[in-house]
Amino acid sequence: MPHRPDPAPAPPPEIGALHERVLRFYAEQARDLPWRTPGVSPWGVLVSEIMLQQTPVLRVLPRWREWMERWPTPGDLAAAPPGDAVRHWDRLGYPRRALRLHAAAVAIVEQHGGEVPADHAALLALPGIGVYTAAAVAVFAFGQRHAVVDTNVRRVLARAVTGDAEPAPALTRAESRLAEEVLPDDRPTAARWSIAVMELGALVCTARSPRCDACPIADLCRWTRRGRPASTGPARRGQAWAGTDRQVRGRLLAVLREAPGPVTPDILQAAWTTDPVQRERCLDSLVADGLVEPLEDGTFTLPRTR
DNA sequence: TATCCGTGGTG
DNA sequence: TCACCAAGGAT
Repeated sequence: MPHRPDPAPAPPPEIGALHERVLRFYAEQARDLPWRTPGVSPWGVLVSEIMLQQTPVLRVLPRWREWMERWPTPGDLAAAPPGDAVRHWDRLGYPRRALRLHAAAVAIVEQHGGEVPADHAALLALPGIGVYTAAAVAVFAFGQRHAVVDTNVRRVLARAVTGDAEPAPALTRAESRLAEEVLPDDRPTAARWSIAVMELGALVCTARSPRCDACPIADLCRWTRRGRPASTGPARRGQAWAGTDRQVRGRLLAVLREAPGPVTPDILQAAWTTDPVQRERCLDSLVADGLVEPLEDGTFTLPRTR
């Protein structure tokens, strides 16, 4: 067991100072992202949030632009077959998001008159929208006051306020409580703070090699004042990939995305020959998920109805 | 709560 | 090079 020096004791930072620094950082250094442009519709914000789930900004940018041009309102997307959403999702990954976004558009049309609801609970009830995304849309599109707790915010708060190198493996009650506690009282300030903390986590307080030398709150950061001790938590489990069902599903769906129409079984079989049993299981699961529709003539297509 | 669900860039 | 990671959600 190698000896490590105990972390230096340090109190949590003063919250007012944290607000001031982080808000100034955002005012001066925020990225110019299209879904942050004044006048962007709540629908545009919602679409960006779904696309950004587990997906880097640089990969989302072109897809978001094309999506908003093709389907500028929830009604436009709802009128299209779900398979079109899956096809134009392209290679953003986790294609069930495309299906859920389509389902959300349908629900917005049927239950909210075609307008994205501003209410957090109403947003949360939509397909594909969880606690994070509901808060993000309520705050970024409607300027409401909610704690927006994504992986960036969790990391910044873990370091700056709690003093740990990393947040817990999964969101804890304590983290949610902390995010509420540090949220400014004033509504517009709270909204700016929420996006500002995320931006700090995305640009400076990053997971792998944080740029502490360029951090606007380095002198306030509890983790830094403790000497930046290494993470004490358990090592994270890596995401297995080679040979997994995820890889096979991705390969099968890529074939269907790129085909102009229905695809015969032999084409799908050629897409994964390593393990036919696994291939069939994955095709079945894609059908069960609604990502693939089997036709009566034995061919397969992206979903046309539902 | 742990696991599954894509894709591709990168330190 | 390759494990890690990127504005999570559903079950």
